[in-house]
This record gives sequence, C-alpha cells and structure tokens, in this order.
Amino acid sequence: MPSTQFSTKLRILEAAETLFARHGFAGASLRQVTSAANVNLAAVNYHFGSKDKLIEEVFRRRLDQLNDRRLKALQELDAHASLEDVLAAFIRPALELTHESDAGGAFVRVLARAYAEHNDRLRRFLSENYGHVIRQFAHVLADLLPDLGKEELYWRIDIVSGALTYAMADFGIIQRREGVTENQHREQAVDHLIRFAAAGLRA
Amino acid sequence: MPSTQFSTKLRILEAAETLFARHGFAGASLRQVTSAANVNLAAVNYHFGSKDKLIEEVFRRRLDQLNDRRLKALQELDAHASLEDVLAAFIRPALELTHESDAGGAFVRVLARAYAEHNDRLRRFLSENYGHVIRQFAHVLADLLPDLGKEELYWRIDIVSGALTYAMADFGIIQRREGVTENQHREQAVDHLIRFAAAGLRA
DNA sequence: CTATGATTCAAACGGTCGTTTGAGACGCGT
DNA sequence: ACGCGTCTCAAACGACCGTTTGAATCATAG
Repeated sequence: MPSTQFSTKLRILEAAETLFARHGFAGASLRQVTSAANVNLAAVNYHFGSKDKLIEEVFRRRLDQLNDRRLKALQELDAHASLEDVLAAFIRPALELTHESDAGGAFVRVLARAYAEHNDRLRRFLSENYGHVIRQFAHVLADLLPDLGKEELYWRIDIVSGALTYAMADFGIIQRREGVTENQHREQAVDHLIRFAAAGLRA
Repeated sequence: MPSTQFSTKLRILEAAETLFARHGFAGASLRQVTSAANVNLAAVNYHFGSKDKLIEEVFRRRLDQLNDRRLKALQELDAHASLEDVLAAFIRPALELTHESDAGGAFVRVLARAYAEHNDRLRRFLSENYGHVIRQFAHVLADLLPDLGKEELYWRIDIVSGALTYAMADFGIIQRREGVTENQHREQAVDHLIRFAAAGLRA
C-alpha cells in the first residue's frame, strides 16, 4: 500500500463530507467530489466500490468518533453529576467535533441530512450504530429523573436530539452577528440548548 | 382556462409534494413527478417554468396555509392565554395540516428538507415568508415571559422550531407501535413537545 | 533489473436529468 | 364552422450522472 493511497482515500472522504453537507447526497456528484479532492474520478469506485458505499463510509467515520466521545464523557461523570452535566456529555462532543476540523463542521450537517433524507438504509444504519448510545444515556437520565416514565423519557430524549441536530447544523432562523465566528455561534446555541433541554426534561 | 388545466397543475403540485418529501428536491426527478401525477413531462415547464419554480410553488402553497392558521390561532386566544396555549397555536396547525390531506403529511417533511437543503434561495424565501409569523409569536411570548431577554427568547423559539420540525417530520428514533396510526403518533409527539417546550421556555 | 501487484488516469459506457420544440388536440367566442 | 389561444403530447436536445474499462504509472519484492 503506497503512501498515496491513504492520502487519496482521506482526501475523498473529507471532500465528500463537505460537499454532501452542502448539497445533499443526491445533489453532490462524484465529479464534484473528486475534483475538490484533486483525485481522479475513478478513484471513488476503486477505493470505495460505489457512491453509496462512500456515503456510508463518510458517515460511519464521524459517527463512530461521536459515539466514542459521548460515551467517554458519560463515563467520566461522577456519581453526583447533574442533569446539565449529562446533557453536556451528550451535546458537547458534537460541538467539539466541529471545532477541530473543517470537515467536522460539515459532519453535523451530514448527520442532519441523513435524518432528512429519510432513507431506510441510513435509518437502519443509524439505529444499529447509534441506538446503544441513546440507551446508555437514557439509563443515566432515568436515574436522575425518577418521576419520569420510561416511554415519556424516550420521547423527551428524542425531542432533545431533534433540537440538537437542528441547532448544530445551524439550520435555525437566527443568523449569527458580525464579529461572531461560526464556532462562537454554535457555542451559544449549545449553552442555550442545554439549559432549555434540562428544563424540558424536568417538566 | 379549461377545467383540465387546474387539475393538471394541482396534480403536479401534490405529486411533487409527496415525491420531494420522500426523495428530496434533487432526488425526485420531473419524470417521476409527472408520471405519478399522470401528466406529460413537459407540463411542469409549461405550467411552472422550471423545476426550481415548481419547488418554490410546492413550498409556498402550504407555507401560506400554515402561516395563516398559526396567526389565526394566535389571534383567537384571549388575554389570559397560557404559555401552553400560545405554543399550541404555533404547533397544532402544523399537525392539522398533516391530518387533512395525503400531501399535507408530506409537507412537513418537505419543510424539514428545506431546512436541511440549506439552500440560500430557500432560506431567503423562508425568512421573507415566515419571519413575520415568528415575530408575532415572539411578541406574544415576550409578554408571557417578562424575565426573558429578547435575544434569549429568539434562541429558544429557534430551538422549539427545530424540535417541532424534527418531530413533525417523524425523523425521530421513536418508532410508532403497532396499532397506532401515524396521526396518533404525531398527536403524541405534539403533546410531549408542548409540555417540553413550555418548560424550556420558562427555564 | 525485472516482475508483480497496487494505484492512477483519460476515455468511454449507457442511462437519466431538466428543458425545449413543434405539431396536434381541445374549448370557445364569433 | 371557423380561427385563436390554451393545453397536451411524443420526441429530441445537450448536459451530467455513476460506473467500467484498459492502458499507463508507480512502488516494491525477488
């Protein structure tokens, strides 16, 4: 495996992440992706097999990362963690991901898009690769909210997920002001979201 | 104007609404749309001018409807309306829209998709044709929540909008049980959402 | 150096896309 | 019954799609 293969694969993944986020899975063509990645068109089918496989790979890479960080943040909480702490363990890793790489910022939009695409294959993929994280958080939250029924709890977690997805993807109507970076804007969104979600869960 | 023209235009709009919701704006082709509507392919460009114009028309038709109902519901509230009442005026019309027509159910997914597409043209369209509704609700909510700063209030409304869009579009992880219709499922989602949002706004 | 497998490349494949065209069908006032 | 817009239709346009191909290039092991 020459050193260039790794680089080619990676360049494709990052370009794809950005373009899928911007134009959707159907809207971004492999020609756009390979052109942005500065690789040959055929490289996608050579390294990934097909466009669908590329989509899945783009997706899996960051979702695994996000899952790991969320579970790690959850485990690092001590026994007296507050509801806000648990929510932060769920929400902040998504934020950090967007801070550390250009493509990371795109990923949250890819994630939101995956929800929106409503594709059965992606839904199955999500429930297989994301459900265990939700279940872990639900377990911890259940202890913190003993008066809440189990079904009620899942409903509310679902609402938080939805609000988070939209907030992180910057889909909202609130435009960031001049002089405020995209990251600062998202930081604000997360702070608001945590406070909002904590109150909603306690209701 | 023969009686068939109206019917053709309408059939295109409803088929487009359904297919755009299912496959996205880029993912649903005009051939799929016209085939589902049982009209000739060229009818789209004849009646609407282009695919983009059709998208805008699909969008405008229901958004106007939704805006009207929300504002009407808001105006019908008496002076002693609770926070939950105001939220219901915002949320319920979206639900009702999905009850009364097949395509109405698709619309909320189209709406969610419009957020996700992150298209500048659609964003401008949204802020031009939706902003006044948000401002009206914000004004009423500000009276009900005198301790909340204006900026803080807008943040929270944004969060509610996101969670609502997500919930209405049935993107969530919660699968509806057997014996529960899609409408009943959404009813439940709305009830949970109103309670959750009210608490979040009061936080 | 040469043989071998991995990778890149330009080119082409069949198919589908949005859009346009021009001829035909239809409804209707005169 | 005729003429005139309105509408529908099959066909075609060029562009772009995802994918495949086979030769060229490269890195490395023998």
